[in-house]
Amino acid sequence: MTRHGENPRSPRGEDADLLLLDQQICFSLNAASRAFGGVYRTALKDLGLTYPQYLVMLVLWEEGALPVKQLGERLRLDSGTLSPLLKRLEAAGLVVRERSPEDERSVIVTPTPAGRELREGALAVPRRILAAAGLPLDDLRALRELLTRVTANLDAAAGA
Amino acid sequence: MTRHGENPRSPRGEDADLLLLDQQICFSLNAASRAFGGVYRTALKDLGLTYPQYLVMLVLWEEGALPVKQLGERLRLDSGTLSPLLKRLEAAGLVVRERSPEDERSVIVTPTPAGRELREGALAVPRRILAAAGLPLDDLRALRELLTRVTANLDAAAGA
DNA sequence: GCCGATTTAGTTGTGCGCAATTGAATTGTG
DNA sequence: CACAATTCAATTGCGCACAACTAAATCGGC
Repeated sequence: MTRHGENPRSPRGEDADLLLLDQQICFSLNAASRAFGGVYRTALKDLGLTYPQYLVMLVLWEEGALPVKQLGERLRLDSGTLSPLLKRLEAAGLVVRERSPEDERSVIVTPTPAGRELREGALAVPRRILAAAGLPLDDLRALRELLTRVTANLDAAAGA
Repeated sequence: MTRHGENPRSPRGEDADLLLLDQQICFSLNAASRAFGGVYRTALKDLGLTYPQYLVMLVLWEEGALPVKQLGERLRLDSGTLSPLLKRLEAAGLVVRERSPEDERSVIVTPTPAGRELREGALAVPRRILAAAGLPLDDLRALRELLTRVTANLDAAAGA
């Protein structure tokens, strides 16, 4: 990025800043998110889970069993993403998917015993991630708060 | 999320917190990143660009022309992602890709006149995004600083 | 009770993002 | 100079994430 420091200011002033890569907050967000992704991939390798699959298991460990719809709400994923993902988790013997007797459109996802046992091994994961992130707790809290706010704002703007 | 507030604390204490979805900083990051993605998709629709393509154009508007390798470094994307992406941008007539005469392994990416003209229409995009994000400048700065730090830490941990 | 409107999960199609691999070009070493 | 090591972009394969669409089930209004 040394090259970038030498970049002369464009005479257009404010407009030039607006379109500089490093001014795009979303780029920083994206870069951080993907950097986390890399560290998670290493940490989750032994569990045989991808990061999105790990998130699914987190929710199921927490809730026990959930309809796909609610799983999607918790994870902010639609059925286009979840359906094949759950299919692979089921193929791996970690969850079962069953039609709800109360509403046959609904499918309940339940961890198998094997899927529940995986939780023990998963305890090391957040510790590794926190260590890699290297931020004090206060900063993590501030980060999470800012992220939550901006996500809520973006959701509101998208719904408008 | 009202259901979540009723979730009794597990007797395991700290361990239970570690694996709660809402405690995963990366989930907040991911959710925010994807929420941005949605707003960008709307904002970029008229330009006919996806968000990653828009980032590529940002860099090229800034630099004029770059080898794929440097483009990848700026955007933190590997050639597996960039190669097809640039191929589509070239097919859309927005960039050209040429082998460097100095090193034939290297490919220089240059915006076409049409690609350069697109910059004018792109000026509205960051404004729309900033409005949708709804954070004061101070908070945006704090957010970017935190993200930069955590990304650097994660990179260091990944390289270890 | 009937039927239109809505909901739910699943499918199709597209564009990513990453790991592994490949072929050609360049670099580095003896 | 010869050749091993490294570099660069492109390709292959896989798992996501989203938009659009589908079929079946359920809801709501008359």
